[in-house]
Amino acid sequence: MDAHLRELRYFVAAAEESTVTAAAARLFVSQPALSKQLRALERRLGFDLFDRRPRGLTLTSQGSVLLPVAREVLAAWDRGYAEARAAAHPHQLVVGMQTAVGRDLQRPAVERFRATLPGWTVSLRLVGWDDPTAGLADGTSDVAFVWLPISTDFATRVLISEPRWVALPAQHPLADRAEIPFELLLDEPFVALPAAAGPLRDFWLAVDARPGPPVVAAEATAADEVLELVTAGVGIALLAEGNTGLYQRPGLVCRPVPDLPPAELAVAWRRIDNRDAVRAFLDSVQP
Amino acid sequence: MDAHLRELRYFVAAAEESTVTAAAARLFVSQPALSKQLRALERRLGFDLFDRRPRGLTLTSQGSVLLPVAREVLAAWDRGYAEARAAAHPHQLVVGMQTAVGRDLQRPAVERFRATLPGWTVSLRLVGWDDPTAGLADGTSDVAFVWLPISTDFATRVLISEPRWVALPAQHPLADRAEIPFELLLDEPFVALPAAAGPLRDFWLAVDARPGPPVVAAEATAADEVLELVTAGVGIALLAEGNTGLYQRPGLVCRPVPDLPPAELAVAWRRIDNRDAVRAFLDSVQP
DNA sequence: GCGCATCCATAACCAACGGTTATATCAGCA
DNA sequence: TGCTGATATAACCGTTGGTTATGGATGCGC
Repeated sequence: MDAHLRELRYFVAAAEESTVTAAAARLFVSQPALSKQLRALERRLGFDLFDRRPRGLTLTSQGSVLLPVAREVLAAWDRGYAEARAAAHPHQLVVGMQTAVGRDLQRPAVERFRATLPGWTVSLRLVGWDDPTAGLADGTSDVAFVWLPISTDFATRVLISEPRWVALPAQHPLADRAEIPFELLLDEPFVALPAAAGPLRDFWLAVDARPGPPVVAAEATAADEVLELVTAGVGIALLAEGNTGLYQRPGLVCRPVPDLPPAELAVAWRRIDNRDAVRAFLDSVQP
Repeated sequence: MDAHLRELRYFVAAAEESTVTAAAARLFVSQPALSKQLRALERRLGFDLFDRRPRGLTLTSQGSVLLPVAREVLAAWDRGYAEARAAAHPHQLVVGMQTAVGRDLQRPAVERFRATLPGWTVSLRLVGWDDPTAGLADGTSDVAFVWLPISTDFATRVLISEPRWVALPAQHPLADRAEIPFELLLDEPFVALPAAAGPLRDFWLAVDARPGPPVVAAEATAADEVLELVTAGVGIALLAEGNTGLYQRPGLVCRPVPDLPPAELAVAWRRIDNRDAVRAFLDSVQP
C-alpha cells in the first residue's frame, strides 16, 4: 500500500489539530476535501486512523503507531529533497525575501558572507506573499528575510522593529491628518495578503487590534500590487515605516498609525539546518 | 514538493534497472507510463534524476543524492505500515499460503506454535498466484508457505522438494503413458500463472527446460481455475507431485515428468523481520 | 427537553492525473 | 542504409482530488 506524501501531511495535520475542520484550515483546503482524503487513506490502508467523536478526532491504536512513522517519512523526504536541490548548485546559498528588503541589510550581509566563505555564491530569491516563509518551507531558500509572525518550524532573529503606517489614496478624507489612530480605520476596506499567507495576513490587517472582522476589499500577492490597488481607491493597506519611502508614487500617501504594535523584520532559517554556510550567513547579518 | 511513494518506487526501480523499459517490466506497468511518471516527477522536483543515454539511464548528481533518500523513505514507510497493521491484531500471526499446502505441514506447525506462544493466535490467509510472496511483500502476512523461486528480499527454508507432474485432460493423446518426458510437451499450449507471478510463472512453464518460448493458452490465478481450464482442454499445466492427489477430478489425469528439476516448497519470511513470534513459528515448522 | 452550535460526512460536479495502446524519434551498428 | 533497442509523444479513458452546497449527529445552554 503506497500513499502520497501529501496524504501523510494531511494525516499529521489532522492528528495535531485533532479536528478535521481546523486541520483543513491549516492546510488551506476545504473541510470536505480533507475529510474525503482521510477516509480514502483509511480505506486503502485497511484500518481507521481516527475515531470520530463529536468534539473532534482521537487516534486509534493503528493511528498512533503510524503517526511517528509519517513524521519520520516526511522529515526524511523534506531533508533529502532539500539536499538534492542543493546538489544542483553546490556552494550556493539561496536567500529568500518577501519584499525588497532595502534598509541596507542585505548588501553588507552578502559582502561579509562572501568574505567569510569565498567559494560560495549567494542567490537572491524574491517570493510573493503567498509563501510567508519566503521559500524556507519548501526548501527553495536556505535563509530568508521575513516579516513576523512566522511558523515556529523556523528559527528567527529580529533585525528591525518598525512602526506600522497606513497607505491611502491621496484623495482619501483621512489623508490630511499627520497621523491616524487605528480606530478610524476599523471600517475601511483593506487590501489583504492572500489566505495562504496565514498569520501574516492577520498581522497586516491588524486583526488583534479590532473588535470585529476586517473588511477585505481585495487580495494582493506582491507589494506593487497592493499599492496599485490602494492608489486606485479599492482599499487601504498597512505597511512598515521603512517601506513608505521605497514605494512612493503619485496619488498615494502614507501616514503613521501610532497605536499599533510595531512590525518586526527578521532573518529566519530552518531550525534543523545547521550547515556552516547558513550559520556564516546569519553571523553576517547585522541589525 | 510532495511525491507519491509509488513515484519513489518507480524512481528506485529505474535507477536499479538503469533502463526505463526493464524497470517498467519489473513494475508491471507499460514503458510509456513509467517514462511519463519519471518525467513528471523530474518536472515537479525541478531537476532531472537521470541522464537519458542511448543505452539506458544514468543518475544525475541530484538523482544520486535522492536515491538513498527514496530508499530510506520507502523502507520507513513499509516497516511502519506493517507495524500499524499488526497493531490492529496484536498477538496474531498471519500465515500466507499460495495453495492449500496439505502435506500435513501447516497443522502441526500451528499446534507447536500455539504451544510455544499461548497468547497468540494464528490466522491463515490464502492468496492467488498474482502475489508470489503470498502477502509477505505488502505486509499482509508475517510468514508464508511459498513455492520457490521467490524474491531475495525474503529469507526461505526449503521444506519439501517434489518432482513435477503434468495435468492433462483425460482424452489427451499422451494421457495413456505412465510418465511423460518434457520434450513431448514442448509444443503443447499451457495454462500459465499471471505475469504478476514473476519468476514463478516461468518456473511452472519450465522455461529453463525449453529451447524456445512456451505457448500460453490461458492464465489463471488459483489452482481450481487452472484445473478447470485443463479439464476443459484449453491447455495443460505442471503441478507438484503432492498436489496431484489434492486436485483429483473426473476428466483429469496427472503424470510424472521425470526429467524436470523438482519443485521446492518453502517457508518464507521478511529478512528484516526478527520478531519472536516469527522466529517461533519458523521453529515450529518441520519438514 | 429543545433549539443551537459545532463538526464530520455525503452529493454533485469538474479539472488533473495515471494508466493504456499505437506511433514517432533517435543513436548505434552490421 | 536499414535494423535494433531504447525513450518520448499522442490520443484516449477511468479514477482521483479538489470545489461548493447540504445533510446529520452530538453536546451544551437556556
